[in-house]
Amino acid sequence: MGISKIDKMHSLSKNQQIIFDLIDKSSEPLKAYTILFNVQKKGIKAPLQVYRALDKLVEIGKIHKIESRNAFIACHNSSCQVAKATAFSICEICEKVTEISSAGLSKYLANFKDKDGMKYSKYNLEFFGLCKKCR
Amino acid sequence: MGISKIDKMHSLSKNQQIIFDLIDKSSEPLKAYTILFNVQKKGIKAPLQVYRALDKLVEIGKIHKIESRNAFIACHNSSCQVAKATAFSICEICEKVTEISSAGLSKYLANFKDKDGMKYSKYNLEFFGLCKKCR
DNA sequence: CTTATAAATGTTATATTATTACATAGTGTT
DNA sequence: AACACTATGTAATAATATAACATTTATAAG
Ligand SMILES: [Zn+2]
Ligand SMILES: [Zn+2]
Ligand SMILES: [Zn+2]
Ligand SMILES: [Zn+2]
Repeated sequence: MGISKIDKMHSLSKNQQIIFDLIDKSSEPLKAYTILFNVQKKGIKAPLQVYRALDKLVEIGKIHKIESRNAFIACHNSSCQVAKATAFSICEICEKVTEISSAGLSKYLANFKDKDGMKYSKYNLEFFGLCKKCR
Repeated sequence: MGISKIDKMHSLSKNQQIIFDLIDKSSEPLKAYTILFNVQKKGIKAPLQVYRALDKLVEIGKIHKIESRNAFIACHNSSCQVAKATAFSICEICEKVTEISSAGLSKYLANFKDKDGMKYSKYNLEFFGLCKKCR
């Protein structure tokens, strides 16, 4: 009873798993060098090891990069497995980041046509405001 | 016949003007150190001088930062004077960036409510795809 | 099992992007 | 003049990310 193709597609390498676990259990977005510091005890010693794992995890949709913060959070939206269409809200006071999972929003953006009639399946949207706690 | 308040609000300091002019006449987004290199002949010698001018220009809406590229473009959308609600399309091949000016889109996003009913007047949206030339 | 291929890792050095800290100078207002 | 505010100059350093090269591990095919 081996590993099925589907399982394998989602299986992570050692470094990827270590870094994903750290991000996934974090309550806030983590920066690359914060990650590095926290996984050094597990044998990951160099920035490049972190960045390579991050690149892969982003590529397969397990995590997303918050571009305006240079930080990474785990995806908690199963429909993001393809990972190319993301939306977040960011609190400007406490920096809490929440992934937005709105069928209406993703449908609107996926169907949006620019003035040349071009549609885009990939996008990243970051909303800024105050979270419940901070307002 | 002095400078009116409105004029003054929009008047740029020396460094701000030099850097805005460079960005404004560029056909592509410029990075901070590219800007630095190009304004050294005008006496701007240090990164901080560039970053300070960029911060101010972003704040007053004369330029926008393309977060996924760490680069800056001039605003060509007069309604962005307040500069907090921006949308761009980015070509993944040639890196051409175009500011999107769509009343429908900005209205949709400004009125979007997250699952807590929260609305956001500030946002940044980056669409990724292929420009006309590259597809 | 062997060979080939692709993916991941380890390591060092370096490039790129951005900020801290402190001193000085200009601008507008009262 | 006195004050507040904005902008500038300069040096040092912090934070973020990649290049280059050697090696190892996983996967697939023959
Ligand atoms: Zn997601
Ligand atoms: Zn908050
Ligand atoms: Zn604009
Ligand atoms: Zn293009």
